[in-house]
Amino acid sequence: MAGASIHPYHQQWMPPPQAQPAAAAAPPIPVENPNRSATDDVRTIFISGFPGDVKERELHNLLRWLPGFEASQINFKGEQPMGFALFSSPQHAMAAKNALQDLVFDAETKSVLHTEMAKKNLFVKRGVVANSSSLDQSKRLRTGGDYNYASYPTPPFHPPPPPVYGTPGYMAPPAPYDPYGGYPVPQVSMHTPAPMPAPSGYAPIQNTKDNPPCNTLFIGNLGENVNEEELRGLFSGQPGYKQMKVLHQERNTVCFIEFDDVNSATAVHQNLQGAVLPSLGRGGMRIQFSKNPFGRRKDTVNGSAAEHNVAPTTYQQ
DNA sequence: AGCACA
Repeated sequence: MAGASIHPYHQQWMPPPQAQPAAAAAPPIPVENPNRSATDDVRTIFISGFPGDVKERELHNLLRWLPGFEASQINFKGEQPMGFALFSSPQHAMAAKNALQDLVFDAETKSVLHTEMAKKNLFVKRGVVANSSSLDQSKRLRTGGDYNYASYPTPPFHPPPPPVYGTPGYMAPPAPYDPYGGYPVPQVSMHTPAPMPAPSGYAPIQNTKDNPPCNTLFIGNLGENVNEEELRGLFSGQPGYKQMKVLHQERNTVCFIEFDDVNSATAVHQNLQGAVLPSLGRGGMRIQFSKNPFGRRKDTVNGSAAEHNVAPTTYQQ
């Protein structure tokens, strides 16, 4: 226990704090959003549900992986800590909001995060954290910066999947957020070649059941007349993409996508969950891990149940 | 919710 889950993967950010290529002159261009509202330019999310002893750093380390993350802050004034996180665009913020929603922040204290779009943007001061006039302890905490401005310059990393599965005792609910996989947000970055068609948006998905992670994804809720090219265009651009198979069923279309490894699959599972394509009809696609990965057959080995007990009987580190 | 192909 007590093993604070520190992932050994440290983000390699760009040190130069002043090198902002075109950031100042390039306001984020929102992707075509049918339901634009007055709150369109809020790119800050409000996060509650922290345990009382949450640390600024914890929140920052959680958020720093998210695309477009710029800064975060915790306000310890009220009953319980209130977190705020600023992103580089409303889309990024929205995606982060969805990703963090209902995240189990601390299983022991049963802390579950709740996120909303903030009422107004988090104000980030450049330079020194607090000026001498109002050195308020509760406001002093602020992190983040402009090192993570756009999306990742390169696919950052592909660490092994989280060891959540198979943890006895505590059945982790299918948290919609996987800290190991960023999600690409619609093309709002300044200088991305945009090789792959971005989804036109994201819709919330109730993904109740899923299968254990594997290198193959099952895509559902595609409607009956999806444009296969659109699908292929979207997925073939994903890192680790190998092949895809579309299945036209009675009233529905489903699709299988194989990736190089489970990590790439997991990333896409997170990245494109709920992605909306123009031809989808309605709603977003539902992404699950396939029951049967490509290339692996159902285990009808030779008629026998094939209980190859190769599995280690003792678990020790 | 709908899971094929080798």
